[in-house]
Amino acid sequence: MTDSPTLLTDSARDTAVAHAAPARPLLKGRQTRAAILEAALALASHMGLEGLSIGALAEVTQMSKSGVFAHFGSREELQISVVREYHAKFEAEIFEPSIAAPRGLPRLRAMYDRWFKRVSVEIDAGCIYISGAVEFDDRPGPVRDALVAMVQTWHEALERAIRMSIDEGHLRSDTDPQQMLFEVHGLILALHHDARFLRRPGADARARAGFENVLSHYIAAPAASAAPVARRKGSPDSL
Amino acid sequence: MTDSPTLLTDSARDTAVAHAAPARPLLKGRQTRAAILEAALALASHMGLEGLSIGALAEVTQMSKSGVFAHFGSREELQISVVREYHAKFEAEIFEPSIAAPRGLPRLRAMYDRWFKRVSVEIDAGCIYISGAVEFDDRPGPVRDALVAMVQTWHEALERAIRMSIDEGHLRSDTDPQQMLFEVHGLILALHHDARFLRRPGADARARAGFENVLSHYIAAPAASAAPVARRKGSPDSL
DNA sequence: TGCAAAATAGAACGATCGTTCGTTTTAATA
DNA sequence: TATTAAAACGAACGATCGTTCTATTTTGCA
Repeated sequence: MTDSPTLLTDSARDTAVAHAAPARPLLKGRQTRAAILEAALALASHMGLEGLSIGALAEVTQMSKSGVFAHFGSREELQISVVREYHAKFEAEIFEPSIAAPRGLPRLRAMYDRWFKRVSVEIDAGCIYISGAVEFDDRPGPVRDALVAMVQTWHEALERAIRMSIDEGHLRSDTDPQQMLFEVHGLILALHHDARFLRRPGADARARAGFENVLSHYIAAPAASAAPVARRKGSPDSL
Repeated sequence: MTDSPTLLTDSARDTAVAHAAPARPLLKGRQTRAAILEAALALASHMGLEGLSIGALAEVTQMSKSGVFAHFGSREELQISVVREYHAKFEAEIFEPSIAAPRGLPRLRAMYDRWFKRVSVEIDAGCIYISGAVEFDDRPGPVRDALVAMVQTWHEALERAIRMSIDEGHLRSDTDPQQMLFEVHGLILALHHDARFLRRPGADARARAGFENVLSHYIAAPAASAAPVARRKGSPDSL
């Protein structure tokens, strides 16, 4: 129950742990730990989770190697902490603001928009979910497990948003949520690939257009609005 | 001229170099070099290009570290050789057989099919193009340059196939080839992600269905030919 | 078969890695 | 302010990394 990838932010988890601890809360420790984690997050965005080295981290934070090390106990624990920190930021900056949008298609759009901007705008800081997936797809262990859990949490949130869009009548009733998610996720991955690796300009426009194209496949027949004429849609069974 | 990512296979390049050399051709060297490269390819498929270590490679090939090292001169050169070898195999097994298919949509389908199977069936051997893209998107140098060149070569081949499909009237004349390529590439990336990282069964079916969905967006309206009326269900497209 | 060159082995190098340990400094509380 | 635990340091460890150098073996050709 403690490690479930829920919506708890890392800082919230920390304070909770601190209050539950029998002895002292103390703050200096958590404080520098947070600073190290921030540096680790930036470093992992460039070098990958496997590229994280305690020595480099010590240099950046102006600390001794052992000083950095003591905060995590092992490199693996450091990597997991980075994943959790990334997850917390991801939820705070992408998921949580999006649920303010009205349920259904608007919320789904909001989620994709923020997700999309995250990958697109921050070209100089790769997505740890994406790089981690490639680094650990063949490497069993707790780091991989943490990564899978967090990615799946996000995917489930997206799938819920898709299902809501169906329920609201915004998407066709025969829409396969997992299939649509698969296609949308592919657009994000292609964006990451083209923008960061190939450095192709206009990749963000492609991702935007791609989303509209996917949408046009699953969108419920609009009453009389701006749908492209040529698409032969099924009978409007949903609305 | 020597390093252009053309359709030359590595073995072809080797013999060419050997014949052009002033002294002796010799074959034992190239032979073990090929064996090392094969092992390196397998190793890099699991550990990534950055995970390639000469020590591990020596252990697998039953050679001394220096013996392995001598064939490449540096780790970086080994990585580049692996990339080139992968490129050669990729072209031989995916690109070249596909150009036997009639130009236009059939050829495009053949290319996607082989590409798709490569990523899908060989779950236990990740695509070096995909893992390399993530590993080197932030790491300038000759390895990255080689990777970019090879990936771009493949993308250009796909783009040509799309353009031909337009010219043949199989795809709509207003199709944006780069946009369509972006979407199709995304499906492959999503397949790689879901099958290898999340280990989700049925990811290959999603990639197949996704391709049909993308296609239905860009496909030219069937004049009056064999295309049956029921377009919305997945009709067997083989004919 | 003999000879030269290529191919491989073996040992060692400096560097970096994660980690451990003992000590010292810092900070929170009584 | 004195006490005490937490926090940070510094040095060292064994391991592994890529690389260099010098022998030794193997190979291809005269």
